[in-house]
Amino acid sequence: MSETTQHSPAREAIETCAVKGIHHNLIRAVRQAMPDPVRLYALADLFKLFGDGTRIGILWALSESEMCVCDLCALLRMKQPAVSHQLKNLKQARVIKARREGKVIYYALDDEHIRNLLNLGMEHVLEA
Amino acid sequence: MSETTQHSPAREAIETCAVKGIHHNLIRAVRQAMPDPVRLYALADLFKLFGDGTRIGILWALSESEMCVCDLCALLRMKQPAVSHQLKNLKQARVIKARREGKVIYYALDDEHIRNLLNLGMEHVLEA
DNA sequence: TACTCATATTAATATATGTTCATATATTAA
DNA sequence: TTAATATATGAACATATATTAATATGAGTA
Repeated sequence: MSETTQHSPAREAIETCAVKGIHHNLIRAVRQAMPDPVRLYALADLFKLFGDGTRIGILWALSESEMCVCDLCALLRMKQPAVSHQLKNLKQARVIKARREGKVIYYALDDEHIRNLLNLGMEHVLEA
Repeated sequence: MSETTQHSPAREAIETCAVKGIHHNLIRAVRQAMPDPVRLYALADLFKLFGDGTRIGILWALSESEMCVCDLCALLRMKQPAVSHQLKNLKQARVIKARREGKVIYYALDDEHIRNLLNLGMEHVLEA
């Protein structure tokens, strides 16, 4: 759904920055290769969810095993509403999924991507 | 590698949460499998850097090619101090690295982990 | 030396985010 | 239906984070 980019790229003045870009061809090429802003922001939002101590704890725990809310509370020594809030955030973004069994709701990672992201990130942390 | 489970699990009181954990053995096992808090927080901090529209733009741009600050400004249509500020954050965390050539400083992703994280995250975003 | 340009830093304000408390909903059992 | 339990939600507060403008630094060059 992107707008047409008919106007000559070479023409486009770059005035938005005090310092003007040096490598105009490079800038043009990279701009074309970039995902559209909507997707980039969606990606940032995904990572934002991983970027919090509470949620990363929840996610890592769930990467070991599915768990119910009160187990997570006990494991992470957190108040139940705090856990539920973050579970809601994670679920909205399809990072985790829920399964009800009577009164108890079990949460689990939504798919293997999530586990891979966690592991890949930890690799970087550990080798630093 | 689990500790002896001699003492009755039912005995251990979990009082940190209003709601008491149900699956005590699970909680104990997962707690042992969790990375220590310092590493978990380091991991959250890493992801936090990815979780911002400005920085993800910078990172994705750098995943296409190394670039100097003023190119990034032009590409992302941002003010130079804003770009420099985020570059500093990213560099401190060893997510990107800098290389000077005369007056110009070129930035690039620090290693392949970073590119992999970006791609893996985008996969998840795209399939949603 | 002094001058210029690319980049860095500081301090201020604005905005976003997480946590808590109180309360609401949903399910099961009696 | 009522009581009990597991989980969810809403609003208020505190804190963290991003953004901006003004200014500083520091490498190259005349």
